[in-house]
Amino acid sequence: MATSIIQCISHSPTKLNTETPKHEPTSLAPSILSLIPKCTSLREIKQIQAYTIKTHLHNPTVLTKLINFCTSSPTSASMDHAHLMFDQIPQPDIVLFNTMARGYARFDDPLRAILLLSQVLCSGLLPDDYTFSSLLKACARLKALQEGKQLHCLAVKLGASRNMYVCPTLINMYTACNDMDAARRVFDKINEPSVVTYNAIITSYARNSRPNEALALFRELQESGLKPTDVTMLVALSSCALLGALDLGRWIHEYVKKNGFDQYVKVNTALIDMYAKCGSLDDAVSVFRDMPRRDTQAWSAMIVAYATHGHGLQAISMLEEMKKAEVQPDEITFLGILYACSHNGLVEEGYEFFHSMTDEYGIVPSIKHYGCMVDLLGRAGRLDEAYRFIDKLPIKPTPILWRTLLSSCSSHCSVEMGKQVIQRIFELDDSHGGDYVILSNLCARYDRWDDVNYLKKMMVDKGAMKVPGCSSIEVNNVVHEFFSGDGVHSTSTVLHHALDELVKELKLAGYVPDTSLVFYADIEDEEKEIVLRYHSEKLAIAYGLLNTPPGTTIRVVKNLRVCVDCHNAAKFISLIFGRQIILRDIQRFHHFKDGKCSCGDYW
DNA sequence: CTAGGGTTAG
Repeated sequence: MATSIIQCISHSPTKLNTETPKHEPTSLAPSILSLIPKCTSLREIKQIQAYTIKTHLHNPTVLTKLINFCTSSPTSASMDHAHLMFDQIPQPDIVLFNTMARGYARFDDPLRAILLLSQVLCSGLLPDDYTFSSLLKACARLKALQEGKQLHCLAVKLGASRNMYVCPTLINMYTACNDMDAARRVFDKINEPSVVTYNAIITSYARNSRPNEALALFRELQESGLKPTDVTMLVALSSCALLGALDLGRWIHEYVKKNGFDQYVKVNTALIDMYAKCGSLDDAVSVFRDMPRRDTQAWSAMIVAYATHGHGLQAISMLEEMKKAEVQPDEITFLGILYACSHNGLVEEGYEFFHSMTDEYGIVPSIKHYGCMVDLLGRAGRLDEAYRFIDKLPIKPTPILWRTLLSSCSSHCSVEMGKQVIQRIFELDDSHGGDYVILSNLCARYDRWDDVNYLKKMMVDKGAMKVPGCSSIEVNNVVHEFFSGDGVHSTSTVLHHALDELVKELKLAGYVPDTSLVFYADIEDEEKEIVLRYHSEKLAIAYGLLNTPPGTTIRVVKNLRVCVDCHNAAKFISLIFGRQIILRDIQRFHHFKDGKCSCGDYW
């Protein structure tokens, strides 16, 4: 195709230039216009443009078509060129403005897209639905809430705010700017939302980690009689993944198959992720195996799935398979690989992959890749090396990066390094309650009560908040949530009693509660044990034991890292009750079976 | 010239 266009131009009789009278310049335009959509590169566009200049066919119609090409899948070069051409047009109409705005919004410079609005208004033109959807998209990319609101007001004035194309972009803009309530208000004002509008609001809830509300709207969408689309499936599945709702996820999988959505690569990728995050690696693998075609994202999802379930070597062999299948790994693929290395103690391999990522694939490491490297070194106990690694980074470290190292100091019992690291964290952010708790628990282990009390006081002074531990379990399609020390759940008395009995049995089998972890220094050991006993993950597991048939796998999701004592207790429970327990915490999966955990206690 | 989108360290 590329050559045919170039040939077409170069074989055109250039004499035409002189022979064709200047007063009839548009006669050749139609054939030129039909050539433009066939172009495959900016170079061809420039050739056509050069040709039209030579032949005096260089008019606004041709320019508009050329600009349209440049902005449809824009790069910075093509946008520069589009801009140049745009400036040559004396009185651009609204369509042309919209075309430019689309290009800026999609790629080059969302700020310029927004600036176009004043140009539109100065030209005496009225923005239409196209204008609003492009500009709102730009605001979403820039997280420019103020500008977004102004556009919203203007759209209301011009009666465009309920337009079927404007409405989803409005919701999307507010979501991107973290104004969930405004997004909801837009949705509520619509009399008959389209599927796309539903998809936008469902996505909004899923992105804000409110999967229950997302799924409620998914049900509302189905009841409204609208037909869900592939995008609906994607967001519904990602909500299930957030919740760890395996039964609902399976139901959606059936729906996907029945309605032919399983032909979409992205839907299958969402299924892989859902199954992996709901603790069923086997189902994730089987979806992956059945896929007729797999793109980078599908491979990455599978690699991340293996890695988070503790199968680091499988994850790495997937990368080899991926290369054989000639699918390019991207930054997320390598994130999964580095994650796999760090969770499996593969330090040298981790370094190798990190280097091949930059050298062979030209991927610029992001803060997340550096995070994996810090974790890789820290988990392996190479704390000094990790510290120096952070200090030498070409980018400014985030508190999270130091926090990663702090966790390693805790698991490798280095109080000194821990104190040094927390100083670095406090320079950036001293409002994160978890940091105080980690270091304080570490100090308590070594009976350094002065440090413990100092940290406690400082935490109160700074008003730093601890995130309460929360674990959930799905039983008969209902997700039950438990908070640490929970006394308000409807079955709490029965449950607490059962938990007391459970702990007695565990103790007989050799379980010893590890009270050194309890943050409060000034309470008695007996009291500490009770605090420990009602940790959310123990409550959820006990609930599962009580309310599911013997032998069933217990699947629990926790919002923080699992605590050492609960991890230990879960091992005993899996042994004594012959139950598999699959516990998802904030960073990985723990499969407990026959008294052992899949993480190999490497965390 | 139009909308909504899966995989992402701790």
